[in-house]
Parts: sequence; C-alpha cells; structure tokens
Amino acid sequence: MKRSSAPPARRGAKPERTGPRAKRGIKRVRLSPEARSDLILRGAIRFFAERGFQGQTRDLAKQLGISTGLLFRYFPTKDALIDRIYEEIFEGRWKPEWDEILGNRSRDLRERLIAFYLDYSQMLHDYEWGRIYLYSGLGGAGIAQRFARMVTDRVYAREADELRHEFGRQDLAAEPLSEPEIELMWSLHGSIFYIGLRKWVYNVGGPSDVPGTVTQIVERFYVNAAELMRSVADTKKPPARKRRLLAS
Amino acid sequence: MKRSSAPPARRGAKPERTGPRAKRGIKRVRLSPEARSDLILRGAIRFFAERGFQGQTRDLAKQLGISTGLLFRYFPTKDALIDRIYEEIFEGRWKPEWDEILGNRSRDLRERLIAFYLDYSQMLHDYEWGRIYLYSGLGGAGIAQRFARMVTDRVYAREADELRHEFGRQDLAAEPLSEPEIELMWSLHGSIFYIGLRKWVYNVGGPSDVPGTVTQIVERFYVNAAELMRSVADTKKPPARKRRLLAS
DNA sequence: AATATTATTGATCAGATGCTCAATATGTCA
DNA sequence: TGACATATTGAGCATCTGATCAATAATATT
Repeated sequence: MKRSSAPPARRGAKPERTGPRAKRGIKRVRLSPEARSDLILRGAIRFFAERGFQGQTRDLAKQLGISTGLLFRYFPTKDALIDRIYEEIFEGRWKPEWDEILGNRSRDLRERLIAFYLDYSQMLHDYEWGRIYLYSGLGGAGIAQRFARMVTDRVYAREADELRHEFGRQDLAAEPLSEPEIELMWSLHGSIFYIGLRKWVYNVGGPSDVPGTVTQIVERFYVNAAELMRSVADTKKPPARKRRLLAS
Repeated sequence: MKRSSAPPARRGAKPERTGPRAKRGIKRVRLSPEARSDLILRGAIRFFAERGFQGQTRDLAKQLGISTGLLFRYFPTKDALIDRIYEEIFEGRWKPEWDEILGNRSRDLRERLIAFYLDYSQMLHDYEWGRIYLYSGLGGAGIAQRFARMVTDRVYAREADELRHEFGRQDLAAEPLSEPEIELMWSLHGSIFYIGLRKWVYNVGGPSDVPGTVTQIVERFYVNAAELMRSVADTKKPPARKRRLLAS
C-alpha cells in the first residue's frame, strides 16, 4: 500500500474538483514565505502546547494541512522550530507598561498591584503560554528558567521597592530583600499561577470570575505584606516616618 | 561497528575478571522476580521523573544496568510500566492520619492545619512525585486528574468543615462550599505546591527553611479564612453563637 | 499566452525505538 | 558435584520519526 510504482496521475479525471469535501481535489494554495512561516509557527505553538515537544512533525504537518517537506523548508530542524517557539513565548513578553504601573507613585499601591496582576495574569493563564512554559521547564530548557528568574527578579524587586517605600522602610539598596519578603511574593505568584494549572493541566475548573479572584488574592497579599513590613520594622533602626520626610 | 559477525567470546581470556572497572567482567546478578521487579519500578520512577515519559526504554535499561529484554519480561509494554508507576504515585497516597489530624477537635485548628500541611507538603515537594504528577497531568492521564479532584475534594471539604465549625458557621450539609471559600483554599494549595515547581521545574531555589515557610503560609491562610468567615457571617441568618449551642 | 520563478508535494532514506526470542549463565537442590 | 529451573542477555525485527530532494504546479512577469 505504501509503495505503488504507478505514476502519480494526480488530476486524471477531475481536474477542477474544488468541492468542499476531499483533499484530493483541493487546489494547492501558495502563500508568501512570511505568511506560511507565520502560519506554521502559530500552528506549532498550538500543537506542541497540546502534545508536548515529543509531538511528531508528521502530525504537526497534517494538522497544518501541509506536507512535512514544506515544514522543513521553513524550519530546517524540529529543534530550530522549537527554539523559535521559545523565542516567541518567552522573549519580549515583559511589557514596559508593567514597570510604569508598578512604579507610578501617584496611584494607590494596592490598586497598582491589582492592576499589574490583572494584566500579567492574562499571560500566566493563557493555555498555550502556560503549557509550553511547563513543558520547556520540565525539559530543562535554559530559556524557561532564565525567564522565570528574570520575571521574578523584576517583579519582586519592583514590588518590594514599592512596598518598602509605602511603609517607610529602607529601600533595596540599603537592605537587600529578606527571605520572608521573597517568600511572601512567591506565595502570591504561586496562588495566581496555580489558577492556570487547574485549568489547563488538571482539568479541575478555574474560578468563575478570574479577575475577581485575582483581585482577592492580591488584596490579601497586600494585607499580609503590610503586616510583614510592620513586624519587621520593629527590629530595624530608622523609624518609619523619618525616611518619608527625607525622601520627599 | 554494530553488527560484528564474530561469535561472542564473552569470557575468552579473562574468565574471573571481576574487577571494579569494566562491565565486561562483572558477574551476572540473578535476583528474585520480586526484587528485580521492584528495582525496575523504583528506577523507572526516577528515570521518567527526570526525562518524562518519552524517555526511551533503552536508556532506562542502561540506567538500571540491565538489558531491555529483562525490562520487558517484567513489564510487557512500556505503557504497562507507566500504568504501574501511576498506581505507585497516585494510589493509596492519602494517609488516613490526615483525616485524623484535621478532624481532631481537641486541638487548636490553626495547629491542625499547620500539622497537616507540613506532612502533606512532603509529598507535594518530592521531586519524583511532583514531576510525574505534572508530566501525567500534561499528558492528560485521567488518573492524575482524578487524583487532583480527590485530594482537593477531600482536603477542602474537611478544612472548610472545621473552619465553619470553628467560626460558628453553618456546616457543609446545610450550606455547600461557596466559591470564595474554595478559592481561598486553592490559593493556599497553590502557594505550597508552587514551592515544588520552583525547585524541580524552574531551578529557581526554594526557601531555605521549607517547613518554616509552609507554616507561615498556613498561618496567613488561617487569618484570611477567619476574616472571610466573619465577613460572610454578616449576610447569613443564624448568629454565630447560636449554632454552637445547638451543636453541643 | 508563453515563460520564469519558486512554493509545495510525496516518496524515500537513515537512524531511532518498542519489543522478541533463542542462547546463556546463575543459583539451588538432590 | 552435577543437573535442573529460570533469570538474564543481546542481536535482531518491525515500525516510527526526523529530514531530504527531485518532481510538480501556482503565481508573477513578459
């Protein structure tokens, strides 16, 4: 069945059969390299998010409706395709506006934190993003681990900075992040990330109102953080008010 | 190099070479089926936790120091082996004592929650357990998803029951779990589970003092839960005290 | 309409991978 | 000590899978 020596009489009897049903009669579509390449990339993200990176190029090609030959024309190896996916998923994902949201001191800090996490969690809770993040992390892809470090460094440093300012504590330059502070932020991050896991790994449903739930979580974090700032303040030297005066 | 037609003169010149170096001279070890089977199972868990289930049987056999033939003698197919691993990882993992810890009303509820999560988190934070839980969940293994549902149903129902009792609210039979209650517990669960992810997926280190951190997280949960119970109580009918009197 | 360019195909290859089986060697028991 | 039962081996099979390339056909150009 596999190897027929017959010549490929591809359009022997029905040359213009372009009906909606069979693939046989469908006219070959010819796209620009950019369009095709993009189509493959998007399709590959969807495909590998679902099946993991051990998913087969044949199946991917089938799902894309193209031949494997074409696939390998645009991405010379499977690994090259995967690297491209990593790039797409992990690079340039940090929105500059996030820095602005978090750092805008004319706004209430609690509100800023909520606004940030509402936006940021849209990435965290995206099916494709989340599953590829997990697959690549489990596979030991350095880029996923660098991403985790980058994001947390960035988010945690910013948040801690703002919290310390808000509660009149020393800034990060004077006193590096303490483990309780870091753990508190990890805890927040974990709670929010886990909403995604529930949805796209364990199929145990997510909350009916995701933004509302995220807001709740951040609000509780804020209360806990305030508590932590106050309790630590007792053992530190400069009184809370003093720094504020110096700063402004 | 692969196919030499030479007869396998396995012990041609050095019959009793049992030195510490080469595999060549090592005497074949012959174990009881039970011992070998167990050895394979443990090794397979370690292996697949590391590499994921697409790891190859050849490599597994090599890591175990046995031939693939032997591997397939004890587990007829790779899938059978994986099923056996699922069984080992997911079944019978619920310790009956957990029910007792949570339900022992002669003990402070905060302490009970801490005691439970300290023990329970040892499973959650185990490298092999955690990674296999993720791999199987991502792969869509029904058993992982059933496990997630089982555990959370069990934990959340118990915890909520105790919390409601503690704060004089209606019990679960009278009033099913509300979404805010469920989400609060998910949030706790997520924070603790995420400690594992940090360690064995993203290689961003865990806390230096895991039990201490877990304790902190549970303590904050307890405060938040108390707050939630009180705030919800306002909109409900029976005053907090009344139920207690009726109950005892 | 004829020609040129190149996107697309599909048969095919080489190496990987799950699994088998006849041959072999180990521990045990009489 | 010799013979038996069987745990263990490793070459080998069939299929899968990433990747190639000459042939083909859709569009652009003249």
